[in-house]
Formats: sequence, C-alpha cells, structure tokens
Amino acid sequence: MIPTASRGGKQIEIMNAAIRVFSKHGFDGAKMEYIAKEAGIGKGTVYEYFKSKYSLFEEILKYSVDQYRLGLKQSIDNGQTTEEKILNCSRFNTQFLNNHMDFVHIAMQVKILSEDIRHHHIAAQSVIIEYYKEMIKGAKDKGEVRSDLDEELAACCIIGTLDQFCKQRIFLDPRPLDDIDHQAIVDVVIRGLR
Amino acid sequence: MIPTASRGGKQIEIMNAAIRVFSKHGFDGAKMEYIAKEAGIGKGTVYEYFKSKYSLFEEILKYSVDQYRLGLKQSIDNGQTTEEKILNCSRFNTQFLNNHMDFVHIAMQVKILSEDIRHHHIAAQSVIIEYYKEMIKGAKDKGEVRSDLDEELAACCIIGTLDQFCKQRIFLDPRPLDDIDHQAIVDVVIRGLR
Amino acid sequence: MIPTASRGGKQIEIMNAAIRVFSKHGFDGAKMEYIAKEAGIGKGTVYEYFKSKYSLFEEILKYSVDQYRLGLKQSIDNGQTTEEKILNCSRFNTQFLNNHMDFVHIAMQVKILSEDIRHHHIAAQSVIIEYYKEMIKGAKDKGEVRSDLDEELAACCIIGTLDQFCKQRIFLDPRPLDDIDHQAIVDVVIRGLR
Amino acid sequence: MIPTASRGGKQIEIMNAAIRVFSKHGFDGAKMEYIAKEAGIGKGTVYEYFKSKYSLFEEILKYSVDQYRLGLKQSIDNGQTTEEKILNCSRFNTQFLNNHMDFVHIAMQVKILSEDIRHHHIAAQSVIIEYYKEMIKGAKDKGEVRSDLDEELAACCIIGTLDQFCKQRIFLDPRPLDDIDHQAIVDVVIRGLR
DNA sequence: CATGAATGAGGATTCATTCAT
DNA sequence: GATGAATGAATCCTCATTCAT
Repeated sequence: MIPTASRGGKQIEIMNAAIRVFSKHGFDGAKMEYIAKEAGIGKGTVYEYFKSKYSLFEEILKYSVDQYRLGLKQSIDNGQTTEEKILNCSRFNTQFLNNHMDFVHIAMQVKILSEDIRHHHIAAQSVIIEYYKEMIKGAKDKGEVRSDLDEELAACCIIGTLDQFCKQRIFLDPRPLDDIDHQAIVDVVIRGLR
Repeated sequence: MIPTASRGGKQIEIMNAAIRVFSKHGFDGAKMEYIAKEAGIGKGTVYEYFKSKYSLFEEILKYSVDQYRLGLKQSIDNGQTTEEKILNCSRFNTQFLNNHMDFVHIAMQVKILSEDIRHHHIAAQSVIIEYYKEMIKGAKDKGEVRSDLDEELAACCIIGTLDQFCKQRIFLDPRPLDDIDHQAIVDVVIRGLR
Repeated sequence: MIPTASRGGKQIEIMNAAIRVFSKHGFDGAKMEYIAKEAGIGKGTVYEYFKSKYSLFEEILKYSVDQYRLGLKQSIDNGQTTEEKILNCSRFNTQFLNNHMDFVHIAMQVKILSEDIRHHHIAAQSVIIEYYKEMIKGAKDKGEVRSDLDEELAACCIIGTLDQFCKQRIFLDPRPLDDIDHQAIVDVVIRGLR
Repeated sequence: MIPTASRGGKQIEIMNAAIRVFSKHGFDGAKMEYIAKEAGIGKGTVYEYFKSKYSLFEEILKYSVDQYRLGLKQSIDNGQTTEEKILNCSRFNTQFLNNHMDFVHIAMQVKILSEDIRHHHIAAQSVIIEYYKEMIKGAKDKGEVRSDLDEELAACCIIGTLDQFCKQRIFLDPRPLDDIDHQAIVDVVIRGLR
C-alpha cells in the first residue's frame, strides 16, 4: 500500500470516478474495471488505494455524506435571515443532488451496508436534522417563525420539500435546473398551504 | 408456463416473498434460491411464474407502485376536508413505507431499470402528483387554501414532508410507529413555519 | 409402465415425433417437452413408454438403423442385375437420408453412446457392408464386375459415393430431390473415372 | 479482452484443447471446466479469449474446416498425375479424419450452427468440391480420365469413397492406420467396379 | 393411463481480487 | 508504484425427471 502522505490526490480522483460509475450502474452493476477506466488507471491500482470494492463504496459514502453535511452547514451559516438560509439550502440541495442523486439512492440501501458505515450515515442524517432544528430555534428567538412550532417537524418539512422538489425536477421534469424559482419553494415552506 | 387462470395466487405469494428478500438483500444480493425458499417452493418453480430475476423485480415494482398509488387515491377520496385528506395520506404513507421502504429504495435506482418499467414508474409518480394537485385545486375552490398557491409546489411540500417524516421515523427513530401524531405533521404543512 | 401388448402404436408415434425433434435440435437441444408436444401428448406420458431421454434416443437409433438396413437389403434383393441393385440402393438412400440425415449425424456422435447401442450400431454398419460385399461376390460370379475387385473396397466406394451424393444434394444444392439422375451416379461407380 | 497481438499462441492452445474435449464429449457434454483443465488454464481464462462456449466451438469449426481444405488443396497440388493426386488426398484424409473425426461429426449437426458459420462451412465444402472438379478437368485435358465424365459426380465418388473408407477403418476396424493400401482404394475409384 | 406443476442438480458465465512483471 | 492477465467462487437459469391428481 502507498504511504498515506502522497495518497490523497489520487484517492479523491478514484472516488470521484467511482461515484460516477456507481451512480450510472448501481453497486453491483459497477465493475471495478469501469471504475479504473473512468479514473484513467489500471484495475490493480484501485486496490492500492482501497482494499475492496465494498470499502471503496463505503469511503465514498462517508465522503459524500460529509460533503453534503458540510455544504448544508455552510448554506445555513451564510444566510442572514431564516428565509435566506433555507434559500441557500435549496440551491445547494439542487446542485448536490443533481450530481449525486443516483448515488444517494444507492446509498439508501442501508440494509446492505456495514454497521460502521450505517452508523456514520445515520449520524450524519441526525446532524443535518440538528442543523435545521438549531436554525429553527434561532428563527424562533428572532421571531421569524411561530414559537409553538415543533422543531423536528419543521426540519422534516424543509428537508422533505426541498428533496422532493429536486426529485421531481430531476426525474420527471425535462427542464434544465438553472431556472428554478427557489424563492417560490421557500415561500410554500414558510407560509404553508393556507 | 402455467396457464394464466390459476397463476394468480402463487404469483402473488412469490412476489410477496421476493419483496421481503429484495428488501433485505438488495437486488443483486437477493439470490433466487433465497426467494424460492422464502416462498416455500423450489428454485425452478419461480421460473414457472417469472421468466427472470429481473422481470420478477419489475413485476414487483409495478405492483408496489400501483398499490401505493391506489392507496393514496383512496386516502384522498375518503377525507372530507383537505386537512382530513392529508391526514389520511400521512397514515397510509407511514403504513405503506414501513412495509416497503427498503424495496422503494431499491426501486429508486431507476437507472438500472428497463425503459418500460421506468416509464410506468415515472407515470405513476406523475399521477400521484396529479392527485395532490387536484386535491389542492379543490381546496382552493372551497377556500381551504390560499388561491395564489402553486399547485405543483404544494404537492411537493406535502409529499416531501410526509415521506421525510417516515424516513426519519423508520431509519433514525427507534420508537414504534403507532404513536405518531399525524395531526401535528399536517399542521406544519398547512400552516407553514411562520 | 404400460403392458407391452398395446404399447406398440403409441411408442412408434413418439419415436417418429422424437426423430423430428432430435433432427431439428440435436440431442441436447431436444427438450422432452418439445418431443411430447410434437407427439401430441403430455410430457409425463413419454416416460410411460421410455424410461429416459437417453433410452428414447437409443431406441430410435436402433429403430432407424434397422429400418435403414432392411430398406437397403430389400433394395438389393429387388434388383435383377448388379446395376439395378445399386440403382435401387441409390434411390432408397436418397429418400431415407432426406428424412433422417440430421438424425444420422446426431447418431454419429458415437462417443456419447452406451456400449450396448454402440455395438448395435457398429454391427448394423457391418451387416450393411456385408450385404454389399455379398452383392459384389454375386456380381463376380455373374461376371458383372472384374474378378480381382476387392469386395470391401467396392462396398466402400458404393456406400461412400451414394452417401456423399446425398449430402451434397441435401446440404449444398437447393434443387428438389426428385430429378436425380441415379443412373449417372451408378455409372460412375461402375465404370470408374477412366 | 486481451490485445489481438499476443493472443495467437494461447488461443490456438485453447482451441486444440477444446477440439479434444468436444470430440470426447460432444458439444453439450463438453464442460468449459474440462476444456480449461485440458488447456492447463483457469475456467475464466477461456472467456478472455472466446466470448462463449458456442463461439469457441464456431471458431474451432472454421479453423478445422480451413485446415482440412488447405491440406486437401496441397495434396492435390503436390501430385504429378491424377492418380498421385488422389493418392495424396487419401493419405491426408485418413490422417486428418483420424484426428478430427469426432469433431467433424459434431460439426455436421449444421442445424444448430449460426448462419455465419453455416455459410462458412458450406462454402468450404463447395470449395473442396471445386478443387476436385478442377482436378478432373485437368485430368480430362491430359486424357487421364474419359472426356464424358461428369465432374460433379466424379468429385462425389472420390470424396465419398475416401471418407467412407476412413469411417470404416476408424469405427469398425481395429487395425492401425499405417498399413492402409491407399493405392488399392484409388484403383477402385479410377477403374470402377467393372 | 395421462398429465403437467414442481423440483433441484448441473453448467455457462461473470467479475472481484491477486500477483508476476 | 502500476498494471492487467489469470483465476475460480458465486449465481442465474435450464430442463430431465417425478408424482399427486
């Protein structure tokens, strides 16, 4: 195995190639040969950086989930008002899911994952929910949302609506993603149906 | 192959066994032998009813999607007010996803599916969105929701929130599903965050 | 198993159906279901008359070889002169091989056959050669062929030429079989090339 | 797949091993594992060189048929007189069929072959017949055979007699092949029975 | 007697992984 | 370090055979 020092660069390259291949073919459909070819290296070289297909998958999963969590955190932190925060999340969500949607779905077959990665995954999800809950808590303090709002359910509503919107746009709607009216989505979440 | 007349019963039995096995192991992890054993029959018998593992999967997918669509339709139709309709959907959603969640996730790897099944799947999704949009339209007429509400986005919000809630309860929350406060969820959707 | 008394008729029916199917698909390609369907009976019924696919094949082989041997014997016996005898053989050969050629080829994979059937087959071949050798012997006595002719080689020449002619006509030549000039073939055999 | 440059050697090795196994067990009886073992390689390696059992079979068939055709051409070309040419053919035929007889028989189940290979096979047969016809034509010019001889039938007679002789020696006669009196066979063909 | 639904042994094929170069 | 030819374990599927009806 290669000393950890110089590994970083190529490791990331392989992971990015693998994300594309896993997304296109699913876990079992993704042959190591495809991944190597996509990364522009030999089949054997992948094994210098990852000890098995499965561990490569798990590394990617962790990596992606962390990327997602961090991006979301930043989206929230960068917004001034709660509305702006959610707006940022909507934009980031669309962008991220557009690139990783398939991978996310593969990842959801949580049943096939190891305990270790499963915990990581669930933990990350929980952390994301916490981010939102804290955001709501802050919004309550600033009086931007009603004070009797259940924070868990609010988080649910935001996450669910944003995700569902992405799904519909990506799977059902042929239009490009750049003309999305994020403001309108956020409006529905904030104002509700009534 | 067995005449279509008498096939129905055993076909359904196999499909139900297969849903369990697919859910537990994923598509590629689900060996035909497991499925046969789960259905209490011999391996070869599965092939009397489905011409391949893949087509078995597709049949199940169609079947599940249709079951879901029909259940949702009924949930909406059985409610008097819009609030009650959404409440019904929430209950049905929780119940259905609890039994099929894993399968639904496997199914979402839409990329690996045939054109035919993919169209069926997308079509069913579209129909479901239509159900909700029509519900919103009716609600507008009755003045239960504001008249400037975008129907598509409203559907997004309802579907997304209900689904996300289920996911959180099923994956992250160890509590049983029967003490869910569906009313609270619906409240958030209807009143929004503010 | 069915009492041998009334078996004869249906047994022959099955064998004839099986010859057609074996000829069309080869031994391993011929499914018992095809054979049953071709004979217009149920799959299980075939097993009432033959204890296995393999033994069915062997029975057919014996049957066909015997049919061929008998037909050839008759062809020889029915001719007055040697030339006429060979002429009859040529006609019978063409007719028989046209119906059984593929089966004959399948049968030639002697290696896969049991010792028993192999001996029967080889014995029948030997008997056929004997028929021809006796014919030649008779012809020598009548002065129709030269007296220094090797009987074995003469048989070889007759059998080989007639068979090869059939093969060419059946495999390479699209013309129907009824306008064959058997006299010309026999001439070549009798007069030689010179 | 391995680059075509360096494939040649091992490909031929596998084909030769496969000829032995196909000859011994027939097409369906020949397990890929046997073939691999016979070639002294792993099962998977065969698939690096041939995409399926069937295509391996077809490649062998083409290869064998071409080998046969070329050997026969040379036999004819190397003879001075027509008699010598046929003599050469008889020797080559015996030698080749002794090594390939079983495979040739398997190959004759032309019905199961693909259109492509079938055409190749039939074409090769036709070419062989042409070789003989041209030989006869030349013999006519040199006055070695009578001028009214039908070339097609003459070819038939030569091919058939030589093949039939081989069959008899290989299948029915326990004697070794080296004491064959090829001259006697050729005599019968050239002088005829009379 | 006849049937055909059910069975499971058997074999072609795939692909993650190894290791000699 | 990098490679890709070789490997064989693992699995889908076929079909001869059985046996309950």
